[in-house]
Amino acid sequence: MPEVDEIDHHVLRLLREDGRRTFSEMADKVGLSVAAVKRRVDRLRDIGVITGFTVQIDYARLGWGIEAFTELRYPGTTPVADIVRTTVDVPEVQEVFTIAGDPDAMIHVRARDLGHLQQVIDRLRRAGDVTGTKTLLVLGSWTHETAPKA
Amino acid sequence: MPEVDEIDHHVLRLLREDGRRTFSEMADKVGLSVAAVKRRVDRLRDIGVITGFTVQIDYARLGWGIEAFTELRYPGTTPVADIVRTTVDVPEVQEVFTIAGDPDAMIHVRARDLGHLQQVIDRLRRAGDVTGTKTLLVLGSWTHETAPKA
DNA sequence: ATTGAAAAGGCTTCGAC
DNA sequence: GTCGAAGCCTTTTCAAT
Repeated sequence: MPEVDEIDHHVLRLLREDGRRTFSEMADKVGLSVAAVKRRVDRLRDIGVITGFTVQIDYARLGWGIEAFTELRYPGTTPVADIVRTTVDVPEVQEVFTIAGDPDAMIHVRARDLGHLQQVIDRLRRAGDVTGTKTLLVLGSWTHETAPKA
Repeated sequence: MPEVDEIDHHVLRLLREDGRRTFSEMADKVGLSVAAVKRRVDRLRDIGVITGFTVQIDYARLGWGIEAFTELRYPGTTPVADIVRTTVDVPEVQEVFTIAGDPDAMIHVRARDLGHLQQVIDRLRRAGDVTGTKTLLVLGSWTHETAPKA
């Protein structure tokens, strides 16, 4: 198993705050040389701790103001692979989580408006052998590192 | 409101795939000069479409193998600000979503193991005036690699 | 095994157009 | 929007701890 020390955690914290930080800036903050920091980041990627880098987007400002979680129920015979296949293909579905117990899965959905959300849910209900859905409409969201979102 | 054109969406898609892509690589892909791409990214930050950049981490490889969503119920008199305050301060709580209807909020939680998760839920139940919780244990997760298109 | 230093090349940034 | 130049960053190599 990978050995991840204090400095690695410090580097990860810095990259969580700003994924485009330069190696030289991080080197100053953690007290190592630029090359040493780069080697650690490369190693964290190699051992699978870092899976990638991405941009954080305010989808409401792109006209996708609706965010929801939908709980999905399936017959006991439905394989997990089928659940994932019939949900992850829907472009509005951002994430799919399979769940222990009830419900069987939960999906994170974004839509332009409530009508669009309804279309997405209708499509999901017809896809595969969904037996029931319950949608939780998100009013606001907060995280540790970012400011409140509309 | 901001004008976000096709090229902006292309740039956003490229940064979603890899948040550390260079401006010169993106310039090649979208068919503009390096300076033009940098100017667009700067502008997307200025108008609030891009809220930041971050690293993607496999928390299971850091020893945080448990992931769950917990639905929280509160008395009708509890202000949203109180809900957020009593949850976002818990380090294991990654995200807080306030919800229209029932439940009142949902939180995304990470923990080292099931005992740790139980401690976190117990702490939440004692904090504030929570009237009930329901925890959905995540077995697996999948993400849609491409952003929604306008 | 991990580090620091240095050099070459690439990238970012900014002003000018 | 493009171009170009200066400076900074990334990446690799090599020697030392």
